[in-house]
Amino acid sequence: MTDLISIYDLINNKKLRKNYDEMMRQWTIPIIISLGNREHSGFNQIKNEINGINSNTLSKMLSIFEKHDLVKREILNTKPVKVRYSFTYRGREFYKIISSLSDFLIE
Amino acid sequence: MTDLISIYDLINNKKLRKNYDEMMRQWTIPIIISLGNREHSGFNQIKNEINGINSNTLSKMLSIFEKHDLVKREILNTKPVKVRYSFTYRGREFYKIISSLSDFLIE
DNA sequence: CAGGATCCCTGGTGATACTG
DNA sequence: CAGTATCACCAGGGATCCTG
Repeated sequence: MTDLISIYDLINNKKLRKNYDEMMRQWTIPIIISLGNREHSGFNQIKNEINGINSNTLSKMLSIFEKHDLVKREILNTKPVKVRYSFTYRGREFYKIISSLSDFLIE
Repeated sequence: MTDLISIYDLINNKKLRKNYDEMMRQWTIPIIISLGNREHSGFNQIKNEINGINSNTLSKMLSIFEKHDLVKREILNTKPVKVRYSFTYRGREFYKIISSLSDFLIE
């Protein structure tokens, strides 16, 4: 009984729904895999690795990932300014899930 | 080098993209969790368990899951006709991934 | 009960241009 | 290099009605 209730709550959980809608977008997999490809990534490094994504979308997605504590953003005082993105601990956990999802989807 | 190439190919893999777009929709998680809740599910059983989904969308998603060999559809010769949905082996594998994704997203 | 057929709408994404 | 600002489009999903 309590089990049924908790399943029902899981199915209709609003936070789950909201996080899913924000994080699981069209470009999520490419971006996360690209980030997992090296320790630190520059904005254009990611952009150039993903066919067809545009700056606007990549920028928005990186902000979302940062907001959800998946990605860390560091600004280096160089000329021109360099920005590098890397995973947080939580981001690495997410990367693992995305990896297994990718493996599954690619068959 | 060959490793870099395969990562690049993974990031831009068209089949992965296509399968993701078809399967990872707004209602995917609720439906998959609902299906994982019991051995066989009826259409309205799923529908009633998920707040806010409508027949149209549920029907389309179940067809997609069936097409991707995640869900098995059985028609029982009763009156009125009963239809029951259950996971294939592949569907169970998908369910595991969706479960860990849900656990992650719900924090 | 288990959907199919229509019509409609909104938000995610694309294209383009611009900045320090 | 690393973005932001607009504008516009289209497909996923919602509402409603209908059938065997």
